[in-house]
Amino acid sequence: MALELSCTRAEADQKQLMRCRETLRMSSNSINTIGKVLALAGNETRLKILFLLNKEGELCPCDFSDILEMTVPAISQHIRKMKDAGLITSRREGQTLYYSLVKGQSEVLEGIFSRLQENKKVA
Amino acid sequence: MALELSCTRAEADQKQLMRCRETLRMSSNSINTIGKVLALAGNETRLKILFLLNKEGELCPCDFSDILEMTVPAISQHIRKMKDAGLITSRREGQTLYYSLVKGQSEVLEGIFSRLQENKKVA
DNA sequence: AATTTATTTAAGCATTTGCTTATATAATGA
DNA sequence: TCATTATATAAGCAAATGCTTAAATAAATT
Repeated sequence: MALELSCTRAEADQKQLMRCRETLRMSSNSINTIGKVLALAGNETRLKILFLLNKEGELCPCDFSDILEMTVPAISQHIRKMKDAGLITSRREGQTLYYSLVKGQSEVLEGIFSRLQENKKVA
Repeated sequence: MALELSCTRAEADQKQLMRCRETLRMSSNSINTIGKVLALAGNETRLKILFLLNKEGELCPCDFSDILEMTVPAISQHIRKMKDAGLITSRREGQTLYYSLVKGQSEVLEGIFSRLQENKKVA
């Protein structure tokens, strides 16, 4: 795309635009990190998995398969994304892999859980 | 898919599975609502737009186009999704449409903004 | 060792997403 | 009224997403 100014309106406040760019530049790391967490939690299946892990402590893929009525591979692929992002971790017990939240990993998530727990009407 | 039990391990706790299903059923409304907000905020461009609106009060599509270095139609389409979801609203002044956050619409978002503002390393 | 069970990984595919360009709408000003 | 400006909408398309089924690992059991 052309990168020239797209807007020539008289009220356009160049200082504001520069300040906004600077704001984004300053926060780019956290925007990026939080954006990834939000993208993961923004899928209903994954949000349910995270919510249940928060409530129950640990669960295995086949538990989720039963609870969410989805195939095990479908669950496993969601789990992988969250594990890759460092949101969850696993512990093996025989053939079973128990997944749990990595504690203190995301305060954003914790805020979300408390809202879900309270079952608020508003997001 | 087949809906029979996917896991036959001895430790599978049927009470826990039923409790989890019930938990989800109880929270299904908030899971749905919050999930939609997270899906919207989980896009980096939209997260930036929301973050800037929170900081600056109101901005127009061409401001965002300048700041984010994206075409106006691309911005406009992101804005539409958030407006449809009731997260933002608009005010016309001549040819210019000023967008702003619908206050008190999402405490989840407000939690995210405060973390972005503080520029935390962790999400 | 062979079979069963729990899980992961891979390949394939339909749907969704997010851009692009072109066109439409709305308000302003000459 | 006609051109300009700000924005929205539509159509098209490439990339990403989320499932499916099939095959691969890994541990336990026979």
